[in-house]
Amino acid sequence: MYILLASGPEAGQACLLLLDAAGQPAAEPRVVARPDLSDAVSALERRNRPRWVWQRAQAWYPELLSAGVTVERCHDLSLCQAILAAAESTADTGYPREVPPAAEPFEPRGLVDPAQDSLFEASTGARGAGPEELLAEFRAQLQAIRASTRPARLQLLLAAESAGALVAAEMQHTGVPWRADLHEKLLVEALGPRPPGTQRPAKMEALAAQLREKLGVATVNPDSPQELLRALHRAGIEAKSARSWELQEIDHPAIEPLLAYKKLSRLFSANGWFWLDQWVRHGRFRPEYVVGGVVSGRWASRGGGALQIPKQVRAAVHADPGHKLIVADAAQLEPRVLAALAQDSKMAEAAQSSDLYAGIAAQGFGGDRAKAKVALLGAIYGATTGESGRLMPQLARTYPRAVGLVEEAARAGERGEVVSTFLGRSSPPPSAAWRTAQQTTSEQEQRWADNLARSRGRFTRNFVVQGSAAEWASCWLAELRRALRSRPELGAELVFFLHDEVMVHCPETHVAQVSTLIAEAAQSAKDLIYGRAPINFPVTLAVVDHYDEAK
DNA sequence: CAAGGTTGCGCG
DNA sequence: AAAGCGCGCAACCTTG
Repeated sequence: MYILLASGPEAGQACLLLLDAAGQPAAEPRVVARPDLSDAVSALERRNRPRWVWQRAQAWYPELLSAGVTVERCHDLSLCQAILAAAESTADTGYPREVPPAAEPFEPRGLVDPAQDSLFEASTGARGAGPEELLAEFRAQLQAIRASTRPARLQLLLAAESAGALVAAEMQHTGVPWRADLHEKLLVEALGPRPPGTQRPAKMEALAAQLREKLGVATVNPDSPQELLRALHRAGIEAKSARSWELQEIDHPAIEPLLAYKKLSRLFSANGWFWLDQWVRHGRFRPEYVVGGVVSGRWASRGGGALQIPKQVRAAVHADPGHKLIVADAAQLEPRVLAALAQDSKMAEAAQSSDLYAGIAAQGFGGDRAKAKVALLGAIYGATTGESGRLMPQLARTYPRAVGLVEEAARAGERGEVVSTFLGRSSPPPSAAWRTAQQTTSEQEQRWADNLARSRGRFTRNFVVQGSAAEWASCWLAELRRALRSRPELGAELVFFLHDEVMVHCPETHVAQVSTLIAEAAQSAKDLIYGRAPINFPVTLAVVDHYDEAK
């Protein structure tokens, strides 16, 4: 059973419409005033356990969460539309291939009071279309799934994507436990006391002074690559760029303070006091997650750089008293996904080991784990030069199926074709400019066109692996969420998700039980997607007080 | 001066 | 050590 939730006929109203399994209305629409919505949803959720159909979870769910209401399942029309419109498997179903620009995300940014957030949406009509329009879209989607060449896989993908939308809103609501006091302590240790106004922290200023002295200049702004490069050249240092890893190679007394300055400068500007003021409130960091924000199906985030929390500040991510953080990581996810995709039994055999790279090393690289890792990652990313490129033939001999799969994906991309993940998320087609470039007859332009083609080949090569890994991770997350919902007495909160890693905050006493649920969810995800295929996805667990203890 | 592009660096 | 994929963000810098 479904319930469609849409904007009501007037501002400040919502419309609820009960649908049967075929998407047919099963009752008269019901209009409720906004303040009564959460009670209405809560009652219907208890009674019917429906799948909620809405334009975007992000437009409705935060408000429900603020009122203490959660839902088990949803169908996020926008997210599903984006997948279906691009999917190869729906190409012959008549489902529109274009996503209307109106479906672009709307955006409150930053730390917003939920109450104000709701007002903003109501006043701009960001909740989108009314019930008739959404119902038509929903039926078109059900039809597209039925008529697709892989209905079961597509259905699973859309369910996982929609579940992701629920998890994302819930995690944003819950927030990552963040100790501002620890963060500040760490900043003072690294940078010196918080400087007033726009001044540089003391330790950065001291390093800048050292740099000026060693370069023999009166003034230089190390934050300006141009200015810095000129000053280095004047001091006889032949740097090609201001990048740290290039400067590292240079032997000169100015380099050490410069690299130290850059490190501190990054901390100060990206995760300093200003960041703390802006993003952490009441002991939690509440970033906005953007499900489907990456073409491959990975999540992106908006504001606060949630997916790039540097190791340097992870000590501030700290469990509450009497609690632990369980940091779970899907070990070597992408290579395992590749083995499953390619049904490469030799590689799957290597993946029996909890350390896949060691298994690969034993089979084809004389036990040299580092070599095996570089070779495998090179295959997934499309390395052509360096050690990784040189190891490719060796890898291809040992694993013809796995290497063949990524090679074929690359060739397809170079030809301008679309490729798809296991569950059926398809890559975007090449742009008009790309196709035009491929038709050139000029010798000079041909080299540029070949470059573009190879570049797209690397993209499609990586897309099938990264995207299939992302859908596995979505299923893992969805299964874990379901398990934790069924055991509320454990008091476990899902607080963070990062591509192949989840973080759960829970009472110390329940760590063992929650850990089991995390590992079981990984097994369920594998079963859902790959059935009985002989491949496993082990999870590495770290039970810690603070995030920097993990890994 | 605002908008948009580039550089550099953080994460997987 | 940093080639090959995917991102977000701050600061600098150019352009209109």
